[in-house]
Amino acid sequence: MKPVNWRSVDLNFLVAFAALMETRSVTRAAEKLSIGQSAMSHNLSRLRTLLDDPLFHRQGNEMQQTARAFELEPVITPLLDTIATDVLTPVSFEPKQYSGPIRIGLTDYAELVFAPALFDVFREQAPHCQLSCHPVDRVNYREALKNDQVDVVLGAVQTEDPVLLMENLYTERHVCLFDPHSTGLSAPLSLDDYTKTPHALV
DNA sequence: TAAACATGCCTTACCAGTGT
DNA sequence: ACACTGGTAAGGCATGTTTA
Repeated sequence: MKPVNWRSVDLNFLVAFAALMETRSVTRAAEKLSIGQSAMSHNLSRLRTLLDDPLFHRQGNEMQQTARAFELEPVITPLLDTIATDVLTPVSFEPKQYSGPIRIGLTDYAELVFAPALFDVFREQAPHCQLSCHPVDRVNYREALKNDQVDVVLGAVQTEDPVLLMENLYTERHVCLFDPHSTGLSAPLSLDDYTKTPHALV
């Protein structure tokens, strides 16, 4: 097949061709596309060069299609329809139709809190998706996202990375449990006492 | 002769390349 | 990053050509 010089190909030529086929008039086709008669005539001239065929012959006040134009019409018309409907119309995401993978990175705590509910929600709203959960922690979650190992991360993590988008899901209240005898502390616990005392974050 | 198409020339917009 | 420049293409104006 001969290589195509796409620089010389313009989608508007096909639109002009369709308008000419419909109106069989340069002037009316120009009106239909809201351009001047000369502009449409130029378009027809470029089409003729591109397709190496006169495409239309003037016969009185009407432009008669050539055999080549009749050949091209059933190709070009559905092509324009396809472009209008399948290419230029924005597609909306339908979770129920989606059958691809969804990879969620979860910290230990997030897995404990969210995993069962996530499973139920995905099974109901995106029953065909391939849901997988991946263990991450506060250290490696950035790498997991940037290396495309997960699509989203759930957990008590913070990021200043402008590439990563973050949304706060909820605020949780933490409590401090301590043994007054072994620590020698008493309630209420001051911040100073808390920070001075060895402790574990669970 | 009027209507419609074709064409030369011009303006404008866009893009790529180049220099600062 | 920005400005400048040259090439290219689209579209309009004016006018020539064609046809009934």
